[in-house]
Amino acid sequence: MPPPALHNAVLDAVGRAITSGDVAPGTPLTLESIGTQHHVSRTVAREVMRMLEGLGLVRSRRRVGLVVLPREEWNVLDPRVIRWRLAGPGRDEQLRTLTELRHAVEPLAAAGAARHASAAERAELVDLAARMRVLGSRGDLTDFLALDVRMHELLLRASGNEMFGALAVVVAEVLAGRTHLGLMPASPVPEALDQHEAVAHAVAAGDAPAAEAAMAALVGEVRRALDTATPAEETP
Amino acid sequence: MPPPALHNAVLDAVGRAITSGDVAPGTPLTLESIGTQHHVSRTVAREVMRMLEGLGLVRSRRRVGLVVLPREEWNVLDPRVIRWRLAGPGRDEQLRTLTELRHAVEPLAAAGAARHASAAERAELVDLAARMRVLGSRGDLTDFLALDVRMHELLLRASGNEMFGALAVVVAEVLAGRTHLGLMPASPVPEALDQHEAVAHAVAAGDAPAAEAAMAALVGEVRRALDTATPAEETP
DNA sequence: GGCAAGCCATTGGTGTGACCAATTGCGGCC
DNA sequence: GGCCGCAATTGGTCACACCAATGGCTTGCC
Repeated sequence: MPPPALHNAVLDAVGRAITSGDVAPGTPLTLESIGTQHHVSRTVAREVMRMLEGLGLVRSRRRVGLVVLPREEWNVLDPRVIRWRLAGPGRDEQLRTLTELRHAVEPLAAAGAARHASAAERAELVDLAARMRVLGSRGDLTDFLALDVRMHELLLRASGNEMFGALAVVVAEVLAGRTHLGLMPASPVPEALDQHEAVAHAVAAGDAPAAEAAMAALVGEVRRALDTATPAEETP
Repeated sequence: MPPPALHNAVLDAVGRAITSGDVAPGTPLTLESIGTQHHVSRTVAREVMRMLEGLGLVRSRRRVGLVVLPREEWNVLDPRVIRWRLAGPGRDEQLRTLTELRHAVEPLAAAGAARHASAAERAELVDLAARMRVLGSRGDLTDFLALDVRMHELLLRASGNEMFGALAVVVAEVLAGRTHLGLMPASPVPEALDQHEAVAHAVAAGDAPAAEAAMAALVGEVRRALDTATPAEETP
């Protein structure tokens, strides 16, 4: 692995500070302040600024500095932003909105996969579901997570729509976050295992409607689990 | 308006070259080659590189240069990437996949808006739909586009889910691309106007299922129009 | 006393040159 | 022939210098 680059460390620090709310929107930063606070040169501060700008976290304005943008401007679908926010306050809200996005996308993606997946992809899906069942009976969360991520990524990428494929990193981040933050049961509930198998077999059989329904049920289960875990704060 | 920054011009040029396929994945660029080809200093080339890296178009490796990544790694949901690709080859495929994404997301977003939108947002939606009908009877495409974009953006942002809101820029880019590329009828079809009004009124009335259905019909209409315009190239 | 025009400090934008460090590929040595 | 090590290449970082907007402050006029 490449040694952790300097600008990445600074980017992480500043990105976390902004997404966590420690630095309020409207606050003006300057290249010099970033440089001195993190003991880096203007060059590095400048590159960090460009990356933050690309993430929609700041906007650079002459004579003013780097203005922190309101949350509506953030690229909340970028994996880095998701990771930062999952580690900060508002974690529950984050998981709720991302799960709702999954609810919108993954059923259609499963239907697409049932139509477009290659033979190898169909076989791997069935294999993954079977291995998840085996691992699920034990309590190995990290290995189970890897299979879970792989399965959803495979479904999204095999959907025949690269826009869905681009959301694979989002789903992976959500699954990883849910596990690492201790929001997963010690042992997967049997329903989840059943539903994963149902999706895999429907896709393998090329049954798009069944795949869509099975995936909808799966994500719906996750939504319900989140709703009960986190008392809903409705804004009527 | 701020004067077009130098690095943005270079970013645009290189980004277009990569997304259009003129520079194949795996091709190694160097900071120096970028600098000399576009007559900019290493500083600017470096910032361009960081932005391209943020878009997932390249990965920088020492002693190798900037390796162009395969399409699966691209941030295909980033507005800049979308704009570049809509202007290059594969425009039809791009519109198809983005429309399918809209098909997944916008109905759920409309349902969310029916539940969470503020009074002002509901009023603006109804007003927008009415003005679209007025403008639609004439042939003013650019003004109509502005209303169309505003309405979909409003729906996505009022959905109560910021992930949907983040896709507003995507939808705006699609609508703008469809219009600017001459893929819109000279005068909007009456069905589209009806459906926009149906969505607006359902949201205003707080009828989430009706809003979801109306939006599904609207996007479905778009998909059908695209399918007939572009003979489907199925991969059975 | 209020308001408008113009000056000027601040800050990002760009260029230059230097040196460091990782990585790869070649060539020599065993 | 294979392995080890050296060296060239290239991104990573730094320091310095100058340009160009731009927002605030000051000045001067009405």
